[in-house]
Formats: sequence, structure tokens, C-alpha cells
Amino acid sequence: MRYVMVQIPNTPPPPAPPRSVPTSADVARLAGVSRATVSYVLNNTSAVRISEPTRRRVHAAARELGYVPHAAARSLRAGHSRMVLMPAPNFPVGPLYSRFIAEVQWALGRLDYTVVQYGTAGPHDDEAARAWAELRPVAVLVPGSGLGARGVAVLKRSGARAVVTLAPEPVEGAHALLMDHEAVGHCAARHLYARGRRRIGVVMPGDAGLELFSVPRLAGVRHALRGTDATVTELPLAHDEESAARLAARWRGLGLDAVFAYNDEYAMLLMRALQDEGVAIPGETAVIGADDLMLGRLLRPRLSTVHIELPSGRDLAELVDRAVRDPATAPERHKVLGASVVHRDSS
Amino acid sequence: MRYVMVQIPNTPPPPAPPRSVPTSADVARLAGVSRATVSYVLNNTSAVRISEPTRRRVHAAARELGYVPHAAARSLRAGHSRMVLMPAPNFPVGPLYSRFIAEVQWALGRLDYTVVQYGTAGPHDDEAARAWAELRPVAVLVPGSGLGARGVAVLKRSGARAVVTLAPEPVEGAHALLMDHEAVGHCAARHLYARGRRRIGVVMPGDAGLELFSVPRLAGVRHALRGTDATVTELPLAHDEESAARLAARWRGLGLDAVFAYNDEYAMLLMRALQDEGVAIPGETAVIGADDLMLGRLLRPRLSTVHIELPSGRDLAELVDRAVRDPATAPERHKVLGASVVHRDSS
DNA sequence: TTGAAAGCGATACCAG
DNA sequence: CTGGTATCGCTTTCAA
Repeated sequence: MRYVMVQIPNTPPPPAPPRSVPTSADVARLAGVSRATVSYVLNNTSAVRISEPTRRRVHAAARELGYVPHAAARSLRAGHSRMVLMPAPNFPVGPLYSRFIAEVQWALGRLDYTVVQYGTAGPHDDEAARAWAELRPVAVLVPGSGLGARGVAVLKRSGARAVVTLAPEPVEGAHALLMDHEAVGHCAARHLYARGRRRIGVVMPGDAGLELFSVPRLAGVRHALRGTDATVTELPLAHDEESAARLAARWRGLGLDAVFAYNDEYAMLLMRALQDEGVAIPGETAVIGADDLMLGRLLRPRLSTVHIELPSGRDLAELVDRAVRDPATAPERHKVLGASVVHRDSS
Repeated sequence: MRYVMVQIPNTPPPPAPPRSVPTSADVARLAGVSRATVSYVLNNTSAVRISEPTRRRVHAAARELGYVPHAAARSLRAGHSRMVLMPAPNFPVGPLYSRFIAEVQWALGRLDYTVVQYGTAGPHDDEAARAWAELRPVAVLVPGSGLGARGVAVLKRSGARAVVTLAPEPVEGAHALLMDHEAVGHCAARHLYARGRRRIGVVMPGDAGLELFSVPRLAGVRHALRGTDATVTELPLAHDEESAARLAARWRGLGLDAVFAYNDEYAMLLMRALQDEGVAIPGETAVIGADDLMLGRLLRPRLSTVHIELPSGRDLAELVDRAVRDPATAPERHKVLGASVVHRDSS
């Protein structure tokens, strides 16, 4: 059963034929002054003093016409804009990440930048970079790691004074906020090892786009356990019940005594399937998630997790601002991901 | 403990001094042709035939300089753009909604529109509308209900050929996708009533921005139960454990035999608190959520929920396209929210 | 087939 | 204090 776009009858008559969009010339005409004067008045230009009556007439005319300046024309003339371009991430974003993004936007707004989300970051950002560059943003903030040195060069050549990537690996020529997801896996693995677990599973989510994080997390696990007697087993898992049930059904055969479930959502999915299968948690198998979501505290047993700390939006905004003001400085590299275990009852 | 912006040393030397941004004039000069010819070649203008050797020279020059056209200049000249502006929603979006948004973007992209997210929709959209209008979008897609007739007028006067709102209530002059959240509450209430429940609680989330949905959902519940012997009790609830525990502690005193928990996340929160308090579900109290998230199926008892159906992104994109092509038509109003109960074990 | 030139809307210099 | 005017980068007639 689908309910889609059921049109309901509407009353209002077709609107009046649209007048053409008013320009500063229209305002000038109506106010009986020149376009220059209009510009001075509406921008409060301090270098020039305009008489009060004139100002009034200009403002009145602008209001009457519903005049709104044309951003493109303005920035064309000015030769620059304060637009920060941020392509939408192409991976499913959790509450953590989306809060971070919102914070960044807000902080950049405070610094008088205009944040614009255009298009989607993805595996082919070097091509997409051309499209982004057409907008002549003063800075570009790219989540994920689809952008290479070529893309950065395109953006810089077309006037971007700062390119910042948010990804596990830095990119030549761009500032980098290094989201070190290895640390997450490292943390989780050390915790499980310390609790006496030796045969450790690592969930690899099926969700497209998540490899960006899951692969480094796995690497972190491997790294933490190198040289110990522990084993690491990859466990592909799609985000649905059937997949979880299948995995749980062959669980005992795997002989694992612990699992790092990628994040809290996958942990919940897997934990439920294991419990349905009669696997005792944490007795038979310890489970740890990541992201420290609310839902982990609501599960029974309460879910152990890796708490992830992202930088404040303000910090990132200030990095962008610094870079814009002084584009000549070498790209900064910041490690911005803090990971720490929150031990609860599932491990 | 906070890990924030730990700078790590970096090797690369400061980049070469940035040349100024190449324009089509530079390309023309390098190719030894006029700017007009450059434009013809790069835009594949069919009205004019350019010799193959010339085309080659132009393309080569463009590539060598890393030329990227200036979108603002182009649309200034053209007198219009294909930008669809979509302010980001100012309420916390669930997976349902964000998938819808992504779909819309994709579908509009297919129709050759450029979707740009700029700023945030909010309670003061009539003021924000001015800022949006500066970008001269050909269409504006506004989630939430902060935009009034005034804001719509501003946008239209500055050239927007279509304004579409996604909200419970229509706005004068704008096309409307009516998200009828009353239907959600209505559905839930009828279900609970049919299952013999009479003293019905309705969770009102504390999350800012959610009143947009919670108020209509409550109204839907009230409406469904009007004229029956059932009672409706509002239950304010913040999205944290303490708040849930407090509510659960006074639960028996409330004497409710059912609760519509706003959505699945709040339902999970409340259900856990009730279970911790020893309240039997569904025996003593029935619980129903909304949004039909995965997590509902993972809870025990499995969570009953209201499944919500949003229109396809393609449909919305086509509405926008229609409106842009023929702005004279009266605003369309569409009911776009389908609601149906998914009965599981919690009710 | 190519080039010269007008003009989109806003701003900032320089005269008056 | 205010008005003419050149200019930003690009497209598109109109002529050659």
C-alpha cells in the first residue's frame, strides 16, 4: 500500500503575472538618485556620507520594490566571496557526525562565512571538484577520502584559499583533519584482550560507504593484537535481521569469545541475534560497540562501547578561517579523533 | 579528557605563490582565438560550427591552464540559474527523513538542477528568505513551517519560480507537501483503542524542533478518541535516561494502560525504563512507537509501531520541475504522508 | 568560421 | 555629497 502525492483540491486563483526582478537601478530610479548612491546607502559605506533624506528615500524605494541584492553579481564584482563549500558526506551519518557538521556550520556562520552544501562527496571527487570550483568558494570542506591531489589543485587554481579534508588519510596540498579510526579499533581490541578474550571477531558492515571507517577500525584491532596470541576474524554483516541471524547461527562454529561490532547499532543487531541463539553475553561472547550512543545504555546487558570525541566545530571553523586569511602557510594536519572505552556489562 | 586538534608536524614546504584564476580570456589568448570562440567550443554550441583544429587548440589551452568557468558570471549573463535551494531542516532528522532528502537531491540532479543546501530552516524563515533570495535560486524547498506568506513573496519577487514547503500546514502562495502527522497519532490511537486500551498516554519529546511533529501527532490521537470513553494524557519526556526513569517511577500513579511514545527511539527509552520499574509490557501497559525503525524489531517485546510512508524523491522532483516550467499555475497541495500500524508484541 | 562588442547587476573610483 | 563610468567573467547577437 503506497500513499504518494495525493493531490487535494486547492482554492487560490493563479497569482498575478510576476513582475521582473527589481535591480538597484530600479531602486535608484524610484528614489530619484544614481545607482552609486543606492549602493552607498544600502551598504552603509563609511567612506562616503549621504544625507539623511536621501538615505530615507533610498531605503523606502528598496522596501517598496522588495529589492534584494544579487549575490552573484556582487561577488563577481568583488572578485571573491565568503562561501565555504561542503559536499554532503556519501556515507550514512550517525548522530555524532551530524551534530559535528551542524556545529561547524554554526561556527563558520559566526565568522561571517556562508556555508553551502552542494553535491555529494564520493569516490570520484577529483571530477566533482571541477563542479565545485565553478562556484568559486573561498574554502572547501570535504568529508571522506575521494579527493586527491588533482582535485585539490583544481580547487586551488580556481581561487579556493583553503581545502580541508576530514578523512583518515591526508591529501597532498590540503589541510587535514585526520579521523584516526584505527584508534577506535585499537581501543576496543586492547580492552577485549585485557578482559582475557583471545579469539576476537570484527564486524565489517555491509553498508556502502562505511569501509572508509570499518577498514581502519579493523586495522586498529589487528595492530593492537599483533604479537599476541589472539586471533582476529572478519565478520561481514549487513544491517538487517536475516544477515544477523545467519551469522548467529554459525556462531558456535566460529569459536569466538569476543566481538567488536563496528558500532553500537551493529552491536545491537548482532547482540540480539546472538541472544536469540542462546549465546550468553558476556559469558560466552563479549560484545563491544562504538560511538557511545544512547541505545547502548538501554540494552541488556548494557553495551560496552568506544566513546568517540570529535573536535569542536569552533576549532575547525577557526582552522578554516586561519587558512583563508593566510593561504600561503603549509597545510596543517590535525589528529582529531579521541577514542576511549566505556566499559559496561557486555564485555 | 578531551582530544582536540592535536597538531602533528608536517613536512611539505609552503606551496608556490597562487597564480591568479584563469578566465576564458586567458584561454583565448593562449589558444590564439577570441573569447567568443572559446565559449562556443567549451559549450559545444550547436548554432555555430568551429573547425576541428581550433577546437583542439581551445581544449588544450583550457586544460593547460586548468580553466574552470565561473558559475556566477555565467548565470548573471544568462539571467537565470538552475539552482534549487534547500535550507537544512532545523529539527533532528531520522534515517527516514534523511533518506528522503537524499533521494530528492538525486532526482533533481537527474533533471539537471543543482541542489544547494544553504543555512538552516527555522522559526524565522521570513527573515532568512531575504538571504536565500540573494542567491536567486530558481526554486526553494523549505522543510518545516517557519516560512510565511511574506517570505514566499520575497522569494518570488526575486525570481524564484517555485517555492515548495514540506510541513503540516500549507503556506499562502507556495506549493505544499503536507506531512500529515495527525494521521500518525490517529493510527496509533485507533490501534490502541481497538486493542481495548482506554487510558492512553502520549509522549511529548523534549527535543527542540520536534513540536512540529509531536503537536500534530497528539492532535491526531485526541481526534481519534473524541467521543469515546478513552482519556489522553500528555507525557513530557526528554531524550535521556533520567527523564525516562522519573516518568517510569510515577507510572503506576498515572494509571495508564497504553502509551504512544512519539517514535521508536522514545519508545525504546521509555520501554526500558518501564521494564526496569517492573511494569509488564504489554500486559500492564501497551507501547507503540512510530517510524518503523530497525531497532523496534530488535527490542523485546518487539515494538509495535506506525510505519510512515513518504513520497518518492522522484515525485517531489517532478513537482518542482513542473512548477519551474509553469510558474503561473496555482500552487499544488499534496498529502504525502501515509501512516499504517505495524502490530508486533508490545501492544 | 571567427571576432568585436553589448550587457547581465553591483561596486568603487574619480569628477563635479 | 552625488553622479558618471569602468569593471568583474561570461554569453550571444551581429558583422566581417
